[in-house]
Amino acid sequence: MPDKLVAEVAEKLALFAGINADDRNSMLQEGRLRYVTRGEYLFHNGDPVSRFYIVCSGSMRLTRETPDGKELTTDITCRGKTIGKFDILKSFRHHSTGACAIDDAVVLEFPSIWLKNIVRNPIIALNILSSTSQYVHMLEIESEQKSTMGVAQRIGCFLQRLCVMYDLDPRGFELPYSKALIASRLGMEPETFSRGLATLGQRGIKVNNARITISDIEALGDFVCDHCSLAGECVTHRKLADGLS
Amino acid sequence: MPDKLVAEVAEKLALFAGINADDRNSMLQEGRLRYVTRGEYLFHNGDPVSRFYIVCSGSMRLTRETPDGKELTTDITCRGKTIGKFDILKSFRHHSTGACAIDDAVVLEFPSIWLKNIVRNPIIALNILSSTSQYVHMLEIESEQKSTMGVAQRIGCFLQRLCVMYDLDPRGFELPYSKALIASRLGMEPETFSRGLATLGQRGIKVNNARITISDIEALGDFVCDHCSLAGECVTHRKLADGLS
DNA sequence: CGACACTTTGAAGACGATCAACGCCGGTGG
DNA sequence: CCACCGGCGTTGATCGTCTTCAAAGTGTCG
Repeated sequence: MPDKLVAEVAEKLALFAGINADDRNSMLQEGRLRYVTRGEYLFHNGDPVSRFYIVCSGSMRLTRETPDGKELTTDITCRGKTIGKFDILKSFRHHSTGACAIDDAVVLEFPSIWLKNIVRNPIIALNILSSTSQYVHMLEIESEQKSTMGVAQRIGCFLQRLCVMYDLDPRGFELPYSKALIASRLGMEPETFSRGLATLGQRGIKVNNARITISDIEALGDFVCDHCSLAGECVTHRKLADGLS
Repeated sequence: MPDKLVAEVAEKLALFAGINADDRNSMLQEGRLRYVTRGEYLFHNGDPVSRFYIVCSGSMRLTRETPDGKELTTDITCRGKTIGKFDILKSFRHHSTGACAIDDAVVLEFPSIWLKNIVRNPIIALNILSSTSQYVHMLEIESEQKSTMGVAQRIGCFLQRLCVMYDLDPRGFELPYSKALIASRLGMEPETFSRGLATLGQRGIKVNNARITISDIEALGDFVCDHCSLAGECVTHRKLADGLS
């Protein structure tokens, strides 16, 4: 059962794109399965860096603690994503974030040296560079949105991305995480998130508790998302439109 | 003269760390020097991606246009930094930012295929991965600060980083860019920046027009910067303290 | 049923954006 | 040499938005 899960995940892993199954499997040999229960930490912000992780099932929350004790969510990683590569490749000794299980999760665990080794394979290096470049782009866009957009717009953008990323049906889907978690991920208070959601009805996104309906692709005009600044090349909107037709 | 400049820059380039001079020079062969004057664009947001650039002197502003026509500053790159790697490695066809000269600048220009080629060299790939990982960390921290800190604190953090990054004397230095540009870089209005600067006196940072004096390292306690979340490993603060002693 | 986590709602307050006006320079042209 | 202009920076007043604090509503699970 675990082996099958690992094989399934590995096959679709962006990290291993273009690597043949044999090489992939021999690399995966060194991995150790690890089960984390809801709320358990893989490591905390500030712990020594020693492992690299691939998420096989469930979702993890990457967290950072502010000096005054609040815990922020810097990212949410789900099946097929990795945890720890930046901390390892940066060669810092301590984790810049913590990793906490949102629900019961299964991760594949490697010593950090493993990543440093396989990265010498040019295909792997390019895979990481490519996915990292996209991540950088997303970070830049989200950071920009924090300065230029209101809460409602940011929520709308996030819902669209969510919909495409998780392959949900825009005409009706359930939020995959608690609202409090999403609010934290978006850098806003739960109250603000709640109020923001309530106003989305006027803009083509209907909300009913945790059920979201994105019906009117036209009304989304002012929800500029991660790729929209690239003339006519907005992957998110294109896929959304596909989903609606 | 230009050759000397290029050699000087190349020697210290993070991209080429660990590459011997011969290999470095043969890679640099393909580069073409390009002079840009203050205000001139290397490319605009949305242009096709075709080149990779290394900044040899002067500074460039990376910009993005919002749907309603405002121009934001996503980053400022100075001597020894590169422009365009994310757009190239992401394999998007269009630039996600524009690049505009802040002052008269000299850049070394390569076709984008050049980057894709040298990245097959594991040392180069690791260099890029390492610097990118650090950039990701900085983006995450700055994004987090936008949600959790007030204007004055963000400005204080930025000034400290500036001081370390440009190797300025904390006991007295001039802002290297116009205040309007810095405000844009920080995602705030010039008025807000001006008012924020004015309040820094109470916190150990004195301001006199464009002259900054960071005198009291103790008073900086609440200026948590890019590495501070890592227990006792704050590079910025350590270097600052060195500069003051 | 009751405890608890999560969500929503209301009212107050803080903060940054915006608009308007002014001071300060460096450059241009008469 | 002086008058004018435009870019930049500051300051003041106002407004909208998000956070904060408080309280009540909703759901789930023992």
